[in-house]
Amino acid sequence: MATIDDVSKRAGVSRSTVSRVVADNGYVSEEKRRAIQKAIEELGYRPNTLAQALRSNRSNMIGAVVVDVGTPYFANMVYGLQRATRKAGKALMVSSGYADQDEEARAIIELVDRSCDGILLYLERPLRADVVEIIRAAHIPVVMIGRMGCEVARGSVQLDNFGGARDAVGFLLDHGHRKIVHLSGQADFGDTAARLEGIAEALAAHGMSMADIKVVNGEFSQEFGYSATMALLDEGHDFTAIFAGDDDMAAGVLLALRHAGKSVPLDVSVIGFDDAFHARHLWPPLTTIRQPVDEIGETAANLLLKLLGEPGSAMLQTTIGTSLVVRDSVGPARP
Amino acid sequence: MATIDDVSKRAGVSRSTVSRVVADNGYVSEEKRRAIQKAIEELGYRPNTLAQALRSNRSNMIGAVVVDVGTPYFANMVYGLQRATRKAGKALMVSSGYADQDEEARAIIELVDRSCDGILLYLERPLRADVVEIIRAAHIPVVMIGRMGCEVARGSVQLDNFGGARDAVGFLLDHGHRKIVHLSGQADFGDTAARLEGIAEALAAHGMSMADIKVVNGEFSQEFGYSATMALLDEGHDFTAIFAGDDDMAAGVLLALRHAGKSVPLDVSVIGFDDAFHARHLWPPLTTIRQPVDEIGETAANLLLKLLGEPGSAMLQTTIGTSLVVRDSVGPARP
DNA sequence: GGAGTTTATGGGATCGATCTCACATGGGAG
DNA sequence: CTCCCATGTGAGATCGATCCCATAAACTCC
Repeated sequence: MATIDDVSKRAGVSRSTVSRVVADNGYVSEEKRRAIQKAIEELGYRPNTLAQALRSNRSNMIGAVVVDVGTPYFANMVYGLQRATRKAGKALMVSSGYADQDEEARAIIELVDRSCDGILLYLERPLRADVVEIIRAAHIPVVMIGRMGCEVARGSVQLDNFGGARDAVGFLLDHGHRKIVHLSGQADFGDTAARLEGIAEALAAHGMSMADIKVVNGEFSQEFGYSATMALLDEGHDFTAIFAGDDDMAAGVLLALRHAGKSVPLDVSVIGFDDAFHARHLWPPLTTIRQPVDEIGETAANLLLKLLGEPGSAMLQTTIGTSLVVRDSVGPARP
Repeated sequence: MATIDDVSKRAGVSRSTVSRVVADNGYVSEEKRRAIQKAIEELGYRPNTLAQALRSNRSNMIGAVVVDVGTPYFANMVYGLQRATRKAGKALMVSSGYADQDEEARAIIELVDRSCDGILLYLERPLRADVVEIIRAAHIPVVMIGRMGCEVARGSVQLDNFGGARDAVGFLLDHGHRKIVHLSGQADFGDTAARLEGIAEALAAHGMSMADIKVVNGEFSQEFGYSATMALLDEGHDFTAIFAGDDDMAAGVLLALRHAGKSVPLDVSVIGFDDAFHARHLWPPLTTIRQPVDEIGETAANLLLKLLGEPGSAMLQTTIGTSLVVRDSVGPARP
């Protein structure tokens, strides 16, 4: 690998002058500039990123830790992150904690130690105190994605859970449904509260209240969707529509209804949340609330990049809107 | 951030001695070792990875470029990569070319410039010559995933497409199917040839030949699966089973059959390939050939790590086996 | 008791860049 | 004619580690 010294010798100038040409700053005569560029070309010189980063204290690298990169949801988010960071000419380094706090801490510290210029985090739990301290000591700006806050965060991007839930229930109400069940995620999950408010708003707009909807708390999984639906049917609960907290649940709901001999959407309408990868493959194709996951990632990355540009700026916060994706799982309420 | 000099001063020793303790090599007296460890603890010292890498020419970082990280398939592969690299105490840096040759080249060169110790590649096309040259000049070992070869590759991991296709068709034959259609991927795609051989083997085992199966060439997409199936039905082609080249195609096949009023598996059996994320969510749940994608990634990463350990070793090659996942889309052939 | 080896430690060059500072030149203003 | 500022260039310190080499003490072996 050619170094900056090789270039300087070949062009008959000093290291400093080559550096000026490469970084495009300071004064350089047109004549030497051309000679240097010629030498760079001929040697195929590319600056050593490590040395640059060590000396200048800027690595041009953004770090990200998400719960689990192996998942379509986060893969999609990473896609958004990469789109933004690449456009800005920065590299991206992603890793995951896989729901293990030690792994997660290790992954984040790794990013700090590799001198990332900034860090993006999508976590399920608050950050461990020692990790917070390490990030703070390194003066690395952090942007949080999702509802989970963090003391060192300088920015945050989150989904409009309120609006999404309001639209979902609103859509069911507009189709004449009055006996609605909502399968909700973990009660302590940050998003859940916002969604309940959204549901309340939709109901209020139709002169109803939370008393008019049945909420079942569980977890975001197909299994829960299935078992909860079966339980409702078994106890003879009367409902015409189900709003599932996410599309995994919705998949379980659809399966349970099929096994129970119920037709969707003739007997029961189902609406999901996320527009996950498999939503279109379910039968019937699932009507759902779309979360623009890649856009969330892109927005978060851009926010971080902005933070890097203007160090002293205030806390930045952005909310990303959802949209309704109409497929075939919602129909008019049966009389 | 505390540096090695801070530690050495606090412990009253030289930089060299601290380095020896941290790297755990060379001679250090027990007394000083303890003093140094105490100082490290108190200062919260963690070595600067950049400086280490610059000086020692080993970054402890593995790079990977796959076609598209945003996709569930590759996300799953990255999961496998991360499992292996993390276990080995190395960091992983992943990026994608998104089917753009320039992007892809940029991504790979970026990894080279960041001094990755080794590189993993899953590409759709042969590597551009200038990129090959850059990798060669940097003496970085490369492991290729998938069938696509590459001159600088020191190792390769690929799927047993032959066995997978043989098992798929064998399974259909075992269920009495004799009128089988195979929807194949791009003819120039490396895997396709191996699969055709596998199909031939399965047929031969039942005293049949390639003349007894209809092969339709197209592309790996739901749209093609749909249109190809529709075309077959329209032209009145007589078949009892379809072997789709991947699960996306299979999704299209199922949809077309449903729209045509055919029942699966009563009228037509369908088998896919990949066991993609959505295979279980299709209706009926898809019987398919499982590709252990994460295992492929893990194996490739381990192979690269092995290569890093023994620099002079020969070309390493591994084939990963498939397995049959039986769900509900294949049944006995109708008479 | 001297030669050779093992153990222990520090000094200083080095990796490949950036960046400050010193210095030189030339032209325009006063 | 001097002063100042814009332009142009290079020397050398520096980032934070690794690692080779010099040195010295302690120990082993004839």
